[in-house]
Amino acid sequence: MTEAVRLLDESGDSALTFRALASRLGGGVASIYWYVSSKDELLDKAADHVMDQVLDDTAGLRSDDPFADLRGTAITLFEAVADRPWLGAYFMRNTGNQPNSLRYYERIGQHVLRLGLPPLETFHAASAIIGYVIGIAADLGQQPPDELVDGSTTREQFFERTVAEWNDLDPDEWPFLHSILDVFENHDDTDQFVAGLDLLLAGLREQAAAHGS
Amino acid sequence: MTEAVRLLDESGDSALTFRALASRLGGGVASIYWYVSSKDELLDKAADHVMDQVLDDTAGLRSDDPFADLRGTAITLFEAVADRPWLGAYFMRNTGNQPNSLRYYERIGQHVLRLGLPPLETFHAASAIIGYVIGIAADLGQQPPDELVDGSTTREQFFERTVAEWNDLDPDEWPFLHSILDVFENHDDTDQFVAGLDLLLAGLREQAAAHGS
DNA sequence: ACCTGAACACCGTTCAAGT
DNA sequence: ACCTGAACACCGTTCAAGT
Repeated sequence: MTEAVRLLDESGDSALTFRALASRLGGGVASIYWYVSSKDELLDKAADHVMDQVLDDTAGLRSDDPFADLRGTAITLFEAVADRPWLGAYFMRNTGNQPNSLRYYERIGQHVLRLGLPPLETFHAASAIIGYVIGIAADLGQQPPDELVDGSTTREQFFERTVAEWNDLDPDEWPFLHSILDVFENHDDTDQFVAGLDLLLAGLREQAAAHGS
Repeated sequence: MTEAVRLLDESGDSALTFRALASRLGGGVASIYWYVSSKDELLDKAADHVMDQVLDDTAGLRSDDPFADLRGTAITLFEAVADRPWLGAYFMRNTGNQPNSLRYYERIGQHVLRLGLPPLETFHAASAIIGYVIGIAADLGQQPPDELVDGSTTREQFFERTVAEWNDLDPDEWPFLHSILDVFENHDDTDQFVAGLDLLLAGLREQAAAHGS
C-alpha cells in the first residue's frame, strides 16, 4: 500500500491523485479512504516513510567529531529531499505530526549537544541546520522548467542560455552576476549546498570555541 | 488590479482563486485571462510586487560594514516572506522569471563582492544566504495548525502542549528535546532566524579573513 | 480592446449501498 | 471489515459570443 504510494510519487511529482492511485491499485477511488482519512494524511505517511530511510542511513554516523557527524547527517537528508521535489514542498507546509521528523531533529540535536553550548544556542544551532537543509533542498530540488522535462533542452544548454542572458545585462549595474558567470555555468547543486553548510558549521565551531574558553 | 491581488492574498493564503478574485473585482471569471495567461503568471506578478517593496526597503542599506548590510538585507526579506506563507511556498517552486528576485540576488551578491573572495566562494556565499533566508522563512511562516487559526488555542497554549508532549518522552532516548524544553516554550521565530543567520555570517567572516591574510 | 456565461476536464471528499 | 459507483462542490482553463 504505502509501497504503491512511494512508487507513484517517484514517477510523477504532484501527479499523486486519488484517482491515479486507485486505478494503479486496481480499485475504486473511495477505497483509499478506508486506509487514510485525507490526502494530507497520505502525504504524512509517504514523508514519514522516506524519513525512516534517512534515519536508517544516518544511524551509524557517530565518530569523535561532532561536526563531521552533523555534516554527514545533514547531507543525507539533503540528498533525500533534493531527489524528491514533493518532499521539500511538503516540509514547507508541515512539520508536526511526523514521528520520524522529530526523531531526525533529535538526532541532529544530540550531535549539537556534544558541543556543550547553553540550551538556547543548542536550540538555535540545531534548528538552523535543519532549516538550512530542507530550505536549500526544497529550493534546489524544485521542479525544473518544462523544456528540461520534455527533453528539448539539456541542463547544460539551459545554464548556457541563462548565462548568455546575464551576460547581456549592463556590467555596471550587475557587477555580481557578471563576476559569477563562469562558476555558475557549471556549478553543482550539492557542492553549492555543502559550501553553505560548511559556512554554517564554521560559525558554529567558532561559537563552541568561544564558549569553551 | 494587482492591488486587488495583493489584498486577496493577504486576507487568505491559498484562497486565491480565479472565481474569488473575479467576484471581488465584480466581474466574470474569464475576464482575468485577458490580463494574465495563467494562475502561475498571476502568482509571478504578485510575488514580484512584494519583492519590489523589499528592494525599496533595503535600497538604503550601504554602510561601511558589508556584514551589517548583508544582515539587514536578509532580515528584511525574511520578514516579508514570514508574513506571507504563500510567498514562501511560491519561491520553493519557482526562481526564474522574476526580475525583482534577480535584482535581490544581485544586491546580496554586491555586498558579498566587497569581501574580496574568489568567484566560486562569492557565488556560494550569496546563494547560501538567500537559500537560508527563504528556506527558514517558508518553514517558519508555514500555515499554523487549524486550532490556532480558529482561535480555540493561543500560540502560547500550543507551545505549552507541545512541550508537555515532549516532556512525556523518555529522557534517555530524547536528551536533546528535554534539554531545550524551556527555551523552546517561549522562543521567537525572528530570534531563531537571526541566530542561524549570524552563524552563517560568522563562517563567512572567517572565510574572508582567511583569504585576506 | 475588453468582458461575459457557459461549458470542459479535472480535483478531494462523501455517502448510501454492496459483500 | 473492506470495497464500490455515483454524486457533490470545487478548481483552472477555454471558447464562442457580446460590446
